Amino acid sequence: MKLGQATIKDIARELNVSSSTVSRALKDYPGISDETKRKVKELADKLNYRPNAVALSLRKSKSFTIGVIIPEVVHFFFSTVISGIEEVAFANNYNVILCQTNERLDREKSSIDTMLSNQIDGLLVSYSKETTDFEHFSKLMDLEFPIVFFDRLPEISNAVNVTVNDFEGAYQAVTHLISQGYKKIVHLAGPKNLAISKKRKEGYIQALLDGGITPDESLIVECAAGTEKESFDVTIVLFDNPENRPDAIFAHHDIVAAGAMMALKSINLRIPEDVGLVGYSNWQFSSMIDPPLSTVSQPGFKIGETAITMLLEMIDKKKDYQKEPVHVVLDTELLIRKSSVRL
Amino acid sequence: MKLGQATIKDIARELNVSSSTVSRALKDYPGISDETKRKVKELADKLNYRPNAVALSLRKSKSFTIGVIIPEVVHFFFSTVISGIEEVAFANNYNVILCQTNERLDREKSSIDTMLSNQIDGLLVSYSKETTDFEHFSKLMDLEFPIVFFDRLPEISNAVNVTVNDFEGAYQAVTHLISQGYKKIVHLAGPKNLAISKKRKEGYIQALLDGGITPDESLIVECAAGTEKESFDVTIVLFDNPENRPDAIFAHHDIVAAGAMMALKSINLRIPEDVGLVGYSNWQFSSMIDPPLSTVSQPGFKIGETAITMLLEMIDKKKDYQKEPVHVVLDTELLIRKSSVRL
DNA sequence: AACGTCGCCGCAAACGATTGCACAAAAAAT
DNA sequence: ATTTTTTGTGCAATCGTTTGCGGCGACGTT
Repeated sequence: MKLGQATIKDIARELNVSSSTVSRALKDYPGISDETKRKVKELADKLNYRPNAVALSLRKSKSFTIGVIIPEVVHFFFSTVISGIEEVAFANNYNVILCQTNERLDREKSSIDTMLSNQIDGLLVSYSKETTDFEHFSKLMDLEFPIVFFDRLPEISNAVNVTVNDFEGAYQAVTHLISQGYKKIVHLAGPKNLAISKKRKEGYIQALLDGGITPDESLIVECAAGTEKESFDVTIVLFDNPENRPDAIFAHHDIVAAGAMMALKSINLRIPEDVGLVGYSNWQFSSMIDPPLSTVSQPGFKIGETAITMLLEMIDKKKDYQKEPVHVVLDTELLIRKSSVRL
Repeated sequence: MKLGQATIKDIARELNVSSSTVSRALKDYPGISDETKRKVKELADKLNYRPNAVALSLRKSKSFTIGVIIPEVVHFFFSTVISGIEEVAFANNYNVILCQTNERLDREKSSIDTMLSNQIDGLLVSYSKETTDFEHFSKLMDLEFPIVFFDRLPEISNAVNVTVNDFEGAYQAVTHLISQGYKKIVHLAGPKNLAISKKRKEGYIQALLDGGITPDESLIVECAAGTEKESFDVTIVLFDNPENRPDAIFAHHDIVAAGAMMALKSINLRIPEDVGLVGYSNWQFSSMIDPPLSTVSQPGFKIGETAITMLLEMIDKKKDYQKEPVHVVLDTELLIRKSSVRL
């Protein structure tokens, strides 16, 4: 071995005992004399012995490793989730192996394959935008392989999910806009196939209804790409004509909101006086732009913590969530900043 | 096995051949009849056989896994680095196992321990702020264990490093400000003890000298915390008095720049007309604020790519960088946006 | 007919650790 | 003094895969 890492055999040879004895001595098995235990432990210490986790995995078919599949690490939201996952994993002596799909289904599949061949004990998944067929997940779940989905819900009946209350988050945001006197509220929506987009749209609609405003389909525009440029263009189209102009925007995403903000400024509309604006996800920049952007904050860290905690319970068979599937819904928080306050 | 994953033995049993034959057939070894190969491959396909990577690791003492140690995932810069690492790793069939230290030395050490016992093939490290003694790294390097450091340089003579040219980045930024006619340029500096802060400050000073401006110590203020609030306050103090007011700011960090921007606005100074502003790191928000912030972009993705590429070369013994240590310095890029352009 | 060659394949050890079982020696019970 | 129990340890198989070595039958050559 390159590292010259000491093995049980090394200790055994040196001490003229068998590997079995060393193994047992190290783990304080009964039936090993105190004398032997002492000697073994001393030498192990001296040689800086560390059990070979790979050999252990093979023997026990348990790797103390969990796989995490996310679309993109660079998303602030996902990085906070990872952070939460990492914390709990570390505290429980689990390793985290990471794969980003870049929103591509083929990478999702092949990542899962290599993770499985690495004998991961469980999987934490936020699937890619391309994923519409969930068989590669449900097949595993049928074999009782532990999976917890977060943020994006799969269409699998007995899936274990951790999400955020997107409906409520959107509802609160739009209700807030209404309470500020905005009446004609645009929704820049997310990709149709993502459940979160649907939920946010539903929350938007319900808030309108409860606020006595009739939803208008022409005010709901899908910004599927989620780039600034896209929403910039969309916003220009919506607001360019002074006749019957909308007076607020609820964006499904802060980046989208940022694009909209730039568009509004470019056509000399004031925020929040002329147009109110609320985003989603509380990206790092949202408090720093001018005006600071009101937004719905998702508890990324907590999502990560919750998801892995449940996964570990499944792995340890403490809970069998897949028998009575659980969907944990965490609360969002509406952060009211300047962009939506005009009263 | 929970997953009922087919093994070579299963295939062997089914086909009444030995495991060796199956193994060889799958890898197209010479000396196996085409007929057998065909049958083996067919069955392997049918059973959806995937080699057990753990067994392979044990056998070959090579795990195709590399460990990444970073202070915090949530930093935008680090997440881009990870993204770069992930890409190259994936392309080379390597796995990435991730540990964040949260800037703590004990976690750094224990993470390395568990990674080593997982037989990682190499290590990519950006060490914690608490790390001042590098023996836990140099010990490994003495055993020829492949390590590449990025962003933060250790005090180890034969270390392999990948960093960014902080001096040059600062130099370009300040030279740009001078070329725009700004003459009294403040530097909001980083913590004195970080090498990167020093480099940036040196670049700032050299640019002034080369631009025919005498550096003025009173214009260099340390913003050690790096928060918006801190730089807001500092900026107010510096710019509040109209007499002999500075006319530009070079901030060591975009967040610091953002705080300064808000301060300037709050005292009705126009950017870039009255005050020019350049930040550092190209945070995601910098292009979205108003005015868009000029900044020095650090190629995080490329740092990640470069570091892991070198690491893989070391692992594959193609290069022995540790014999003739290499320090790759990547160029920054000055992104000129509105906040610093008045000509 | 005897021998060499070649194609095709199996045996068994190895990687490092665990563990059921057996076994020897020492201690205790009869 | 013999049997039983206890104490401490070792053997060997196992996890899944690879690989050096050797074997065996079929063929070709003299």
